[in-house]
Amino acid sequence: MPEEIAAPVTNNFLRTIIDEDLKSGKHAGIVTRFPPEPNGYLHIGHAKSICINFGLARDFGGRCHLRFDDTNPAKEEQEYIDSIKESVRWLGFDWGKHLYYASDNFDQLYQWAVYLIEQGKAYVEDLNAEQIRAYRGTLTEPGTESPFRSRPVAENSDLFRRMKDGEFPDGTRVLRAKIDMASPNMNLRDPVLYRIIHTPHPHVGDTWKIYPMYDFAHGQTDAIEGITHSICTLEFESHKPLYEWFLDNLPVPARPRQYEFARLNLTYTVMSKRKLQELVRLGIVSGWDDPRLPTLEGLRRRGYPSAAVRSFCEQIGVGRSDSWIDVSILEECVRTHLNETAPRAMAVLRPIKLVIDNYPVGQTEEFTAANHPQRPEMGSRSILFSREIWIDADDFMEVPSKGFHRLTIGGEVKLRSGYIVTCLSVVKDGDGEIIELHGEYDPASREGIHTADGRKVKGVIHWVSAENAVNAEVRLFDRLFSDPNPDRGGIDYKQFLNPDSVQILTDCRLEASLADAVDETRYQFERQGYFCLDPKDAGSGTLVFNRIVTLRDTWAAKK
RNA sequence: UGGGGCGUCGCCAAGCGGUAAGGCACCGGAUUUUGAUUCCGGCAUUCCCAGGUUCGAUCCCUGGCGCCCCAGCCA
Repeated sequence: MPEEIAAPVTNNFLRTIIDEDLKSGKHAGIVTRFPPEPNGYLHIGHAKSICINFGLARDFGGRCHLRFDDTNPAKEEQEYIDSIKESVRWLGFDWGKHLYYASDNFDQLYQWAVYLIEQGKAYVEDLNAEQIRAYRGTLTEPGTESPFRSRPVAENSDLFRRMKDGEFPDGTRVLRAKIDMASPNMNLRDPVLYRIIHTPHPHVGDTWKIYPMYDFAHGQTDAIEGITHSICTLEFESHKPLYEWFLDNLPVPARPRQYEFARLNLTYTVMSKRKLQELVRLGIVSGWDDPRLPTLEGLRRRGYPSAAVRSFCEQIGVGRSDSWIDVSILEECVRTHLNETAPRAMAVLRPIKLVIDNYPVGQTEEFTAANHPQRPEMGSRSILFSREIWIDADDFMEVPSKGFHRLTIGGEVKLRSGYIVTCLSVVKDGDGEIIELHGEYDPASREGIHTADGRKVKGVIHWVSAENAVNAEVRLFDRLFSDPNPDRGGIDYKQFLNPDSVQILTDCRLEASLADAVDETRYQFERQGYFCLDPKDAGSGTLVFNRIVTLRDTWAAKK
């Protein structure tokens, strides 16, 4: 693999903070973490977080942990744990021996909850969820203290122990921190610390009947792991005072700091777990790895190189203002990477036969075609020329539109790596559908794009010999939605589904060398785009290609 | 309407009191057997608005305006 394209490293507020912390000696080294809850599959938004956390650790000589924030067994599954690990690896990051689970700290967390009770800073709540909500007040009105808030310490201790022992059913009691029911910050109005859940946990099984809430687990876990910079998204900002309250009131071994950045929003797609889930459940997409989805498994199956996803994450930067990134930036990163690395090949997606009448029946020739026009070290391959060849329907127009410089009747065109040919006639069936084209070639035109009389041929088209072409299915993917922001409120996002987000072409003719296409290799089908074998459906003699992304097409854009 | 945060080119984003980096997009032009690539050139007298402080402000102060987040026993 070629070396990673060095992305211009622009400064950002996190780098500035870390620089200062290191310079001032506040930290000798940095420790970050990527802390997904294993309740679903990762998507490109997570990739941003992964690149930030692992990238910062890499750039500043620190380390980054992979931590499963598994505090809610009702939503988590082993399948997600496995998928997440695989996706992080695919993205090219390595947590080494630093794989952790919040649930590994359940004993410690429980001890700390007991400690808070003993300090008179936590109490067992008997009010139900609905009552708790009512007592919490509103954004503009202070809450009301629960009648159980002044429960004696001994009673709290006893009740909490019995909650842990599984004596009470789900939802009957919770443990709450005693902070301030009148706080303008809702998170400080006696937040719930523990709830009762009698559901087996994917990592710790059925040892626990009570589970800590995110707020009671995250900061403490950061402290236990020695995280120096706990980086999360903006919506956790109002949790920071709580995060710090626990660090202040518990005998934690370290003092991590939380920093927030703006999460990634991408146009023409949806990112919320709920919507992604619905697309899968409704069968609108084929699964979590559908190549049109922004999931990491989807992008991977689509053929996006992980290096391109990484450079995308570098390029969009990290800030604190809400932003919408246009998907075209992601696509451009993919093109940039693939242009340099992908071997070229010729593939006719919508074949029409062109018969070269002045080329002898039965004769063939082998031409040499470079695998990459700018990189001779990538070698070359031989392609077969014969009397009958396939060309793309898009490259022929009986009545050419203005500016069209491909094949027309009476017009000439250069066959890439081959001869100049002229089309002389069209054969149609009764319905007026084109059956085949007839034409002639210029034997002296193997090299260059000039005719014998010195004219320069404007068009160059791809083609494949009918003699040895291989058949394949090619899937052309496009954006899943036709609106830049299908996720906007008020309207059902499914209204914006792009009806042509996938086109399956089953009768494609590819150059013979593609019969040996390799799984991990991305090819450029010249003049069309980048393609790779579908990792799921290709194999055992069946060729199925996915279009990763088209080539830039200023001609099509102009039309 | 309580609290917190954000507002620099079409989209991101540097800048942190000394006179607007970069990327993507876009527009020209050159090279090209991919209408691709590459290459050159252009692209914010101006930083949400209005006042103020200062020799000097995108950066400081005041007041507006706009957008986002918080009322899960989700994370």
